[in-house]
Amino acid sequence: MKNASTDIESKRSKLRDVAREAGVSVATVSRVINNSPRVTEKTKLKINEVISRLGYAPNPVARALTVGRTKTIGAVIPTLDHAIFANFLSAVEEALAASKYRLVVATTGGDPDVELERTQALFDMGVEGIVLSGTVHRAEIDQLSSRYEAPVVLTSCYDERASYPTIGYDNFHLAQLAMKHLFDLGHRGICVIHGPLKNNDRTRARLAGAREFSSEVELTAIETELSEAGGSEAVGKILKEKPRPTALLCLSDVIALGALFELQRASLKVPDDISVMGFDNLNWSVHAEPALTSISLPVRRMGKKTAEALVRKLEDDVDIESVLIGGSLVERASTARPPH
Amino acid sequence: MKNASTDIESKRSKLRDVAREAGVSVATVSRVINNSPRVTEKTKLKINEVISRLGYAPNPVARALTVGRTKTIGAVIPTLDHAIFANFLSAVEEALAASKYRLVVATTGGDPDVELERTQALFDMGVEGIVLSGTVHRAEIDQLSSRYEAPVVLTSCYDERASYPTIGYDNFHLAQLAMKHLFDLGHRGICVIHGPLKNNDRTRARLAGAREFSSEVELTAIETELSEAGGSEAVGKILKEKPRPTALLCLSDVIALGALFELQRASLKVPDDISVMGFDNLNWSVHAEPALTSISLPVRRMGKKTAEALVRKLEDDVDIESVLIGGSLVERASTARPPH
DNA sequence: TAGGAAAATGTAACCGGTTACATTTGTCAA
DNA sequence: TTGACAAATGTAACCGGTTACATTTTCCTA
Repeated sequence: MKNASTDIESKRSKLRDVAREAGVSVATVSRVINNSPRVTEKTKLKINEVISRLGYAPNPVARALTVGRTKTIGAVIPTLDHAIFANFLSAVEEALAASKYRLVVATTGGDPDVELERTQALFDMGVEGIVLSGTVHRAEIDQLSSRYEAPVVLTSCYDERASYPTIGYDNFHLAQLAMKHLFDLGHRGICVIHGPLKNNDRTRARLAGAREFSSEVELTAIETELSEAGGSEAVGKILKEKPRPTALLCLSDVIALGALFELQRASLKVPDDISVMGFDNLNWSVHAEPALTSISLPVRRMGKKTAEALVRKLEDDVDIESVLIGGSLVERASTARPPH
Repeated sequence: MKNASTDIESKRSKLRDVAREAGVSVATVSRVINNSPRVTEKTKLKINEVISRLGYAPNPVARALTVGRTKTIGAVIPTLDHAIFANFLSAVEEALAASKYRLVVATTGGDPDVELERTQALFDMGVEGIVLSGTVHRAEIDQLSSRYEAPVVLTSCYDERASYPTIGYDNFHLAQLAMKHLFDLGHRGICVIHGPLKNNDRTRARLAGAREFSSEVELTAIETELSEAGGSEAVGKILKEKPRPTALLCLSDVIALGALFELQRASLKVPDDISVMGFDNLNWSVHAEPALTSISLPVRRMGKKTAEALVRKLEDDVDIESVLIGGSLVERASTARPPH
């Protein structure tokens, strides 16, 4: 246990202390710390000795104040509990770290008010840029970002008309891509299982894409919790329906996983009895039984692009352009022609 | 696109500007900002008007410098790509947010050198406390934490002898709990499938627990990637073995998921032909088919406790105590008596 | 209406670094 | 030995807030 603070007698030593102790000026010590060249090897040695003797560490906040940079980016996301966000953040963090930037995360649970509050808090702590999810946000966010003159990137979606650059997918189109796959296989009775629509423009866009695909399709939609439990539950309901759909389009892989398990439980064969399709292409989907047909969302690429765009803006003032992250259909074993 | 910086003409206005513009002193403005009581309603109004007219926002770094607090905690974890860590961080973040603290994350990919470097970077940016995973770390971490006088908490493990307080599970014991369950069901040929042991004391502890359970058990172990792919692959190998184990103890649920799928693919019935057990009790395990017997790790509780301990230390200087987060066996449908 | 306490506001030092510019020291050629 | 110039080091202002303490105003009482 090393938690007893050394209290009273030793307060953390500062640059001045080191300078005094080493018998040099603060400027020289500062130079050594930032290893600028114009210092004699001898004094450098002496100062370093004093530094380690005193256990001196520069105060990062003071430094940040003078140089005027915090090198910190804030990400405000709905949750870390879903792989898709966690993977995204993971990529953002890695790319930022490569440029010596840091990532502060804040989760909102999908509540726009919380989002605003957390964004405010991030600015309060000095982030130089912000990453948000989706296009719809409280109007006050605009004031914050312009007040702090900080760049904002909207992710997980692509929308030229948004008030900030967007780096993400065309959810509408990708849902249509999914529908087309099922349609081409011959499915005409399709049930879309999706997570909550409230405060989620991405899910909305996907659902709209599915809905507007073709009038030849008998399309039903069922909203459920965004989880395996939700998928499982939804399938439970669907199996009681009279004209049972021949295909399930799950707008998230986690929902598809729950669906898969529930169908197996009901002794229905996928894809022989019913086709199941996911959305996200999470890591496990290829290993599922049957391997899950899904829409691949290159979430790590999205994270990388997002981080890089922000860093370029901050370092070289390169304006951030919206980037369409192209998803793609990954056809695997869980979809096939409908029975009969 | 709101990315054109207003450049040259308008540099961000500061406290002094507001004071001048409002015809008051900086102290008064500062008081208004921090809504301390001793200010007339009238001047408060006037100042607030100027503030919003000038679009003034206080510089958080300057503030942090004077008050000497950043209210920021750093978490250094192997990866965000696994639910278990993401869920943990999620809980940490939420608990910190409740106390107005912020969370900076850094991932290491499990490399202790990267861990050291990232920890250094976090201290450089001014975190007041650090969360690490596991007990084994580069020795230099000690110097860092004492130099910055910052509390450190080790998580995902419980070990009184560790050099910092630990908040986590007794991995050794929990593995034995899992073994006991299988043993009591009658299993004597058990294969442990686990992720990489390198730089991972938690997995090591679990494996040791399993190994030292009983000499009556014919125990084999197979190391694989920590993923569904790894579980799938491992099962592929196991199925070729001569005396096939009657139970698989997967030291992570993700591995168990891969195993489950692979067994299904091989048309083996779980648990009739072979029992499968997981470790972590991730959200989906209850919905799996068959529902997965697993060791429940209350990862969110661990996150909450960790955050709270750090905040208490920082706010009230309450020493951080190690906390044993008790896991438990969750018996579900994937384990049963061995065949015959 | 003077006197005095309380409330409001102002002044200036300080937080802990960085850095422009000034000064000192060192080196080498004449 | 001296002068000139480069290298090393020092001085002090500054970053943008907070806050102890000083000063001014306000308001009430006698």
